[in-house]
Amino acid sequence: MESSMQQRVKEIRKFNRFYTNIIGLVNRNVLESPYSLAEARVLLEFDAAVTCTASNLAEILQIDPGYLSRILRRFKKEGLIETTKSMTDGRSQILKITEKGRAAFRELSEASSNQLVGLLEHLPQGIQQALVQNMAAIQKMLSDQADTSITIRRHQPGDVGYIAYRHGVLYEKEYGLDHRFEKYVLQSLTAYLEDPSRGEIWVAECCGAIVGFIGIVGISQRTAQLRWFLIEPDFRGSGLGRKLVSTVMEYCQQKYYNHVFLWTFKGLDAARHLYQNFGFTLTEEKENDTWNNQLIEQRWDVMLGVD
Amino acid sequence: MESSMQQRVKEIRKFNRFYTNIIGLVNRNVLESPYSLAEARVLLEFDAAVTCTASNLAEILQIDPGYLSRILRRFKKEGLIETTKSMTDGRSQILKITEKGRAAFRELSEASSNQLVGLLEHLPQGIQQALVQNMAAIQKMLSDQADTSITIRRHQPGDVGYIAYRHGVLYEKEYGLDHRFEKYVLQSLTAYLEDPSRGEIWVAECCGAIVGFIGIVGISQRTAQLRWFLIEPDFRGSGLGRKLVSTVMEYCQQKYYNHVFLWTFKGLDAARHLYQNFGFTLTEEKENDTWNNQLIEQRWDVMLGVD
DNA sequence: CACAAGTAGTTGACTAAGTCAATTATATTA
DNA sequence: TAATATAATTGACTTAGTCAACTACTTGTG
Repeated sequence: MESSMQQRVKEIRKFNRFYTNIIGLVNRNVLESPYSLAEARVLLEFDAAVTCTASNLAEILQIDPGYLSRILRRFKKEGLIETTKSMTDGRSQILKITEKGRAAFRELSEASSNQLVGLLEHLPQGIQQALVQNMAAIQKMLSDQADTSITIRRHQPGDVGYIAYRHGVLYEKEYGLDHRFEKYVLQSLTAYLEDPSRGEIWVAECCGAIVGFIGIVGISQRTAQLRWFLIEPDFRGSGLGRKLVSTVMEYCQQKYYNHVFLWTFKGLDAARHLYQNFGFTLTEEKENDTWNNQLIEQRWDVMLGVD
Repeated sequence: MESSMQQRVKEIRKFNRFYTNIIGLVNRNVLESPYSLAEARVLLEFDAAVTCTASNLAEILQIDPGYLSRILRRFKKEGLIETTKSMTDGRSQILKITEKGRAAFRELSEASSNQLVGLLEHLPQGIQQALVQNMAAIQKMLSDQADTSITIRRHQPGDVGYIAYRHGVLYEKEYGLDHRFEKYVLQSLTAYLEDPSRGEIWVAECCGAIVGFIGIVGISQRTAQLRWFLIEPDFRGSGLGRKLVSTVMEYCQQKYYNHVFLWTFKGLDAARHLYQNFGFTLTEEKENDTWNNQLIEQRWDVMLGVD
């Protein structure tokens, strides 16, 4: 457990070293400009904030106020910015970029954009897009207010295929099941889509990615089968399983199903505990002769309602 | 077209500003150590390369040789490194980190690791994993030797689900088709898996991601249907379509199919040109009354072989 | 093999970048 | 209204980084 954290830290540090170079490359043009890196950062910051005070800048850019003061003095002398006394606070002064300043900004900005274009242009469009998406994802994850909560929603177009996809990949990886198992999952999902009103599928998402799902299908008036229950490996053991099964059980009560069953494999201890917690009991075991002879299938049943 | 590049550049610059702060945060501990940032970089570099020369370091770290020389002199004076004349080149000297140097390295390294652990620990495992994966992906894409070639392979477990997934998502987005279309795709894929020997599916990958696919299914001894042809939007117009259709056509010739047909929608001009290029002709048009009344389905046929 | 050209590393002399404490002028608050 | 805090500036400094010149070697070419 701890070593996976160590591993990740190592990867991130590798990325940091790498990305420091990329940033250095993009900042290269600043060296050729008449501005220092700190000056360039100040100038570029005026883009976002049209007007601001010196202390604002010092805080945003994490720059020494004295140092900043000198930078601003130079900018003012060169006519890049204008200052006016603040009306609300006699100590501070409002900084405003001039047209000349804006031109200097634009020049710097274009130079660094060109550097980036050079970096991107030899890549296919799709890769460029993926690159930007990866960056946005990282930014989202590392933001202070990163929303790492897991949300559960009903299924939408594409989800059913996604469920088949993850079943195919993970059951192949974890149990060595091949396309025959994939076919079985696909068949069950197809059958579900023939009459979606007979059940429901829920999808758990975290940070925009699907991290788990579960489904229920009515078999008879009072009996329903729990299906397609899967949690991505990295999200196991976080209570998501309980949340998904709860969702299904609530649905069953609403729909007056008093009998729920499911098929699973022997040996999945975490899942067994979960099922037992919800009152399921083992009712049948059989060797699986289609997908993999080593696996033993188990059926679990629970009666609901009248307490 | 050009504006999408501009948009991406803007996003990347946003990420750069953001990540500059992250790197600054992680480097914070260096400020509290007795080493400057440049010194710390040098010290940390000794991890990767056990022995190296000054010019190696200067090149890797992009540091002025004179500056580096002084840093190394200080390290030597403090007993962090040892130098020995190179036997193969009398001008250069081999630098080697001492036990004391290793300890200093470890201290710095741990401090910066701890910073990263602090950044990660409040995130769920799965998000941490995703973060690292995103970073690795970015690194791969921006590396000089980035392999942006597109490879085509036969399908493997999970692909069939993935095909259904992307059909569901993209046809919903692009044509507003709902779960009824999804069901139709799923049915066709299920039917294929019932007897995979009747056809084949190919998947195009770029940088580890699936960017397109195509399939063929034998309908009778001499007739085959081309199916599940889809290219991710960002990879359209790059010649991938031609490559995929070629793959299918070659397969058909090998299998002695002399008649291939496909169903598509009216209005996809790029696809129409592609089909025409491979000799397909429009043979049937019909309104689609199941998924979306606006769409007109088209059947295209081609006879192969005997030129 | 000699000699020009090149490379590894060092040094002196410098400039630029950044820090820190003290100071002035204004605000806030008890 | 006096004590405390904050915005901005300034002086006096340290550290970081650059550049050209130099020594001591190596390599390639006629």
